[in-house]
Amino acid sequence: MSSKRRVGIAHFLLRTFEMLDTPKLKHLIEWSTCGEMFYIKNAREFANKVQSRFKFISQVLPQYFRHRNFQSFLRQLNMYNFVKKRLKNGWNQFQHKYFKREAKNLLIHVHRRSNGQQSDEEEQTSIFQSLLLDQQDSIKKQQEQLQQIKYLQNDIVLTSSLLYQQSVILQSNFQRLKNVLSFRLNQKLLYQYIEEQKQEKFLFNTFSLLNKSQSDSPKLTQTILTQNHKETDQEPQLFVLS
Amino acid sequence: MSSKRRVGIAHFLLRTFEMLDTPKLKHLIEWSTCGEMFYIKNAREFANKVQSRFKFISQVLPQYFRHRNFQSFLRQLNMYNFVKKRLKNGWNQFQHKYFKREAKNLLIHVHRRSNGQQSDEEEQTSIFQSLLLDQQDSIKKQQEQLQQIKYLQNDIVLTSSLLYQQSVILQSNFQRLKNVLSFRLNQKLLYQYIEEQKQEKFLFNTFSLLNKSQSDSPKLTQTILTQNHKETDQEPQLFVLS
DNA sequence: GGGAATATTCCC
DNA sequence: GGGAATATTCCC
Repeated sequence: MSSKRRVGIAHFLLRTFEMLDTPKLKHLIEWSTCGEMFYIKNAREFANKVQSRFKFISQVLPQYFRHRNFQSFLRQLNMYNFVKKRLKNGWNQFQHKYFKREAKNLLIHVHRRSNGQQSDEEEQTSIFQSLLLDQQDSIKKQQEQLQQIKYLQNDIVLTSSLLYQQSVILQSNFQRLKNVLSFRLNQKLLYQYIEEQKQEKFLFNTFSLLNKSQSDSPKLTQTILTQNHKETDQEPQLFVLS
Repeated sequence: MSSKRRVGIAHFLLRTFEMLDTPKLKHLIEWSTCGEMFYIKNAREFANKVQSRFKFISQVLPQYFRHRNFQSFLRQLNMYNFVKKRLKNGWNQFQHKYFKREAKNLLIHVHRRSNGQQSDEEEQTSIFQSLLLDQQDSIKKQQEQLQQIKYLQNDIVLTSSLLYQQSVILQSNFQRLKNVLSFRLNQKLLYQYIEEQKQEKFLFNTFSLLNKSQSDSPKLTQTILTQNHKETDQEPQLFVLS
C-alpha cells in the first residue's frame, strides 16, 4: 500500500520547524502559546521584501529556502495540508494535526499530497509511538531542569548559611565591644551606639518577617538557624542596652 | 471478542497501588527505584501478625482489605498474573507488565484470570492511549513541581540578599566605631579590638572563597553583591588598623 | 541516465 | 487554494 513513502522527514517541514525554534524570529514567525499552531505575523518582512534604501533589512526566508517568495512558502504549506486562517490582527495562522511544537516526532506523519487527496488513514500505532517518544523527550528535558535547580539550591543554602554565620559573629563582636564601652566611654559615644542598635534591630525584624511569610517552605530557614546555632554556640538574639 | 471486559479497575489493584503510594509503609511495601516492580519486605509485619504484648504494632493489610492474611494477598496477586520472585534478602518481589508506578492508567489492562490462562492479546491502541495519559500526568506533575521550586528559589534569593545587607551594614558600623575608638581608647582596648578584626576577616575570606567555588552558578552571588552594593553605597571591604 | 519525490514558480 | 509546469534532489 503505502510502502513507497519516504523514510525521512520532508526538508520543508524541518526547515519550517527550525524557523519556529529560532527566538530571533519570534516577531515574524512564532508558535502559539500551546504549541498547537503557529503564526506568521508580517508576511512582507518574513518574505524579505522590506527594503531599507540599499539593502534588505532581514534575511528570513532565503536563509531557510531557495527563494524569498511568501507565495511559494504558502504553496508548500498547502501541499502539506496545513490549514490556514487569517486573523483579525493581520497574522496568518497555520495548523496541522501532526505539526506541533512538543511533538517533533510526529513530523514523520505529515505527508505531501501528490494527486487528488491523500489517504487519511495512518498507521495508528506508528503515530502513537511518535507521541510517546515526544512525551519522553519532554520528561527528560524537565528532569534536566529539575537537576539544575537542585544544584543551584544547594549553593544557595550554603551561601545563606555562611551569611548567617557572619552576621551572628558580627553581632557577638558588637556585644563584647558594648560591654567594654559601657564602662569606658562617655555619654556622647553611648548615644551614637544606641542609634546603631536601632538600625540593627530594624534589619533583624525585617528578616524575621520574611521568615514568617515563608510558611510554605520553612525548611531552609530552619536549616540555617539550627546549623549555625550549633557552631557559634551563642544565642542569635539582639542585646538591649538598659 | 474482548467486548466482555470489565469497565473499571479491579479494587484489589487500586488498593495495592494505594498502599505503594503511602510513604509510611515504605518499610513494608515499596516500589523499586524505577517503579517497574515492587517489594514486600516483611511479610509477617505487612500482614499484621506482629504482636507487642497486648496490641498489634501495625495495621497494614486490614486497612486495605478485609483480612490480615498474607496468603490471601498472595492469592490475589497470583490471580492477576503478577510474577513473584523471592530475593536473597528475604523480600518478595512482584512484577506485572501493566502494573507500574508511573502508569496508573495501565491498570485497566491488568485482568483477573478466570479459567486456565488469560488471553495475551490486548487492544494495542487502547494500551498506547493509557501510556500516553500516564506520561501526560507525569509531565503535568513535574511542571507543577518546577513552578513551586522556582517560587521558593526566589524567596531564598531574597533572604540571602537581606542577610548580606545586614552583614554589610554591621561591618560599616564597626568601621565607624573603630574610628572613634582609635582616638579615645587606651592601648589595652585596642589590642582586644584587633583580635576581633582578625576573626571577622577570617570569616570574610571564607565567604569569598565560597563565591569563587560557585563558578557553575555565580548568578545568585552576583545578584546579591551588586544589589547590595548599590543600596549601601559603601565598599564591603574590611578595614585595616594601621 | 532516468524515474520519482519534493521544491519552486506561474497562473486561474 | 490548488492545478500544472518547471527546477531540484534523491536514488537505483
